[in-house]
Amino acid sequence: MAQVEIKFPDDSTKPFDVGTTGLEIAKSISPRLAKVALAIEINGQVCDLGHAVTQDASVRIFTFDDVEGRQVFWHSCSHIMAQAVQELFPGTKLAIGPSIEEGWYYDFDVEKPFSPEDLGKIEKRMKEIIAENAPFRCESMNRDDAIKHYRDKSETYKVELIEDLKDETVSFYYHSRFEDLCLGPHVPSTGVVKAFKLISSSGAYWRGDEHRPMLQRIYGVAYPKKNLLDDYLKRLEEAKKRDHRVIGKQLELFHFSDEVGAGLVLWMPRGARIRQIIEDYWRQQHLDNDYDIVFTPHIAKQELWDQSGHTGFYAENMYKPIDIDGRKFQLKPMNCPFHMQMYKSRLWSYRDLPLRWAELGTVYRYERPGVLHGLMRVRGFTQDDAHHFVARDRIDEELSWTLDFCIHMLRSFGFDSYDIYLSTRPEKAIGDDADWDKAEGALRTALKKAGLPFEVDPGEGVFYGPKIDIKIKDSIGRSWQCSTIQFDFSLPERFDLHYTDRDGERRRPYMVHRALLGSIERFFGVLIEHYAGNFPLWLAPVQVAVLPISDDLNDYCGRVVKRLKEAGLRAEIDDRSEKIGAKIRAAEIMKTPYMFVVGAREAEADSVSVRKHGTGDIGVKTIDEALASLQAEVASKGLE
RNA sequence: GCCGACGUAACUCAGUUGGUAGAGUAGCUGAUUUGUAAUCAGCCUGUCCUCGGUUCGAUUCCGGGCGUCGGCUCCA
Repeated sequence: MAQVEIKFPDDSTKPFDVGTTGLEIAKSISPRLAKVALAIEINGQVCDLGHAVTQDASVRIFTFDDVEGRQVFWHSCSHIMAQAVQELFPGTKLAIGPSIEEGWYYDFDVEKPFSPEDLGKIEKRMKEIIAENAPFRCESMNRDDAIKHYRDKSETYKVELIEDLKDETVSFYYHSRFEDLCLGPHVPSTGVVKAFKLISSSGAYWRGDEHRPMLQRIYGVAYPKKNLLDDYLKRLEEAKKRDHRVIGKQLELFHFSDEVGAGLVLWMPRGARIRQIIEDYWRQQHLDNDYDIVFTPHIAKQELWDQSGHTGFYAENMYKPIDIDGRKFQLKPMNCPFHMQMYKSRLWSYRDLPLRWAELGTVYRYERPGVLHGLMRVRGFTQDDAHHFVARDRIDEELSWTLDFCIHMLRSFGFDSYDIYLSTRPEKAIGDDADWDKAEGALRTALKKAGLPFEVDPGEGVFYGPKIDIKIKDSIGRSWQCSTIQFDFSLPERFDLHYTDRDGERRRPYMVHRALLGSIERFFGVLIEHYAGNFPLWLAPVQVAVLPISDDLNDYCGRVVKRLKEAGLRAEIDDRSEKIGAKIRAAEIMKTPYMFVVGAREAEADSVSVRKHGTGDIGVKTIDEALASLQAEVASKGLE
């Protein structure tokens, strides 16, 4: 029999008979691998395990440990779920059912939205389908036949999907009594799914377009072993415990009130203290790095926003103007127009540039009710905004510098893992191609120079310029959009900005718009979730709880608090007539980093018994020792 | 905005198949003076989100609004 040569990822090769399937190849490596194999990559293409190899090829076997394997696994689950739904709710039309980062979803067009009980029924039917251990099988169909096939079944979404496909033939996957238009690949059979759970259902627009029908989406997760599902559910629980809305309440950091209005943050004293520390640090860093800090008003004449173009392209996020003496004034959704006006207040020379103006500017934006979310998405927030006015020949180094400064700031707060995106020219854009090319090139160069890996988001730039978005990753791997560095061709043009260059010519400056933390509100929310409320010492609202064991030690403890405060530390005494255990508990619950327990022994020796949050008793220290070590910890910001 | 769920004391939640409500925590008062995550006792707390409708009577049923949650969409 003819043979083919199969090459494995370790570069070893082995001959096989022509027509050998992926599963057989896996078996030849080890029976164990064959048991957990989900798919095979043949010359770069992920295929079913049943796929036969007909020519020399390099292959990789995918299991649940590989992203590709998981995708295949979850995608197969979406088919199983779709079968269950169609059997339980006859007449349901299928839309799409892809795998996602953790699990899958499938969108259905059903008469009535799914209830939680429905999900239970669907799970039950899915278990039956899994128990069948029905094999997945693939068949091709001529494109026109497939369209006719789905027309006859009134599967209008599938018809639309096929109509958008260019290929002459399309593939269908079959298992049990179910068929679905699908590129595949799939797991060998339904039985490989050992544990799954349907997480939630919700509305979702067909193809994400709010002008098209609303479908019902069901999300699910699944694993090849039950303990993996349990782990996932545990992780969900953990994430829930980190929820900044929950912690914000427990630690009395911030508050929302119906009476005040949705999406409007009330910063409670403890949260405000943290904010102040963040802002103080931010200010100092800016002053130390050639920024000037400015302040601008909260409202301005509508004409200013006409000139900036916001009333045109940003109208849907702006509140209605208010009437003042017959003139319309607009609550600000952005700070930029003010900085433009400030730039125009005098003439600038190339010697003055780059000019860097930073402002903690509070802006108000209309957000649709359904999108508000704790501190992460609000209607009034403070941007750590800045605008750089840059001479045309200095743009490369300015962007590079900005990026470095940005990363430096993020690192200071304990974030050293990022997802970075470079967004390029969208279809509708102002400015000429040469400018765009130059700007995109400059951003790209800055990223490369900084050695930061990034992805290009083609066409995702703002109409006024390309941008770099930086998402920070928190301690449990979720990413959050914070920093943005944006090129702006529009505003210097609209406000007719210029500077006098060294040759005496008036030139238009380039403008960079940047936010590092993004919104102080959101950044605070991210910090809370990142640290699960256990703030590093420099940020903790109360750094030390001084706990007298009995009332007669209150005076001594009062003096300890005073000394700590004089040394710049935030300390509080708990002088309630409670037992020490209760005081410790109260401080632990508030996640206070240090507790100084004080009894008669400590008071006599000018010392305290130091207890660390989450760790416990770490021994007796003199006040001076304890103070010095805390000050060192504050200075280090808890970073290595 | 759209789909769905939800809204009871400061917090977490129970309850009323329609007859205006309750537990723990917190708070207050008193007793206790305590050695590393809850001392004991007593007391207080509510337009049961809001506005309408049905009803003899609505916190409960129905509808509008507001808000929250999970998504869609959007974004700092």
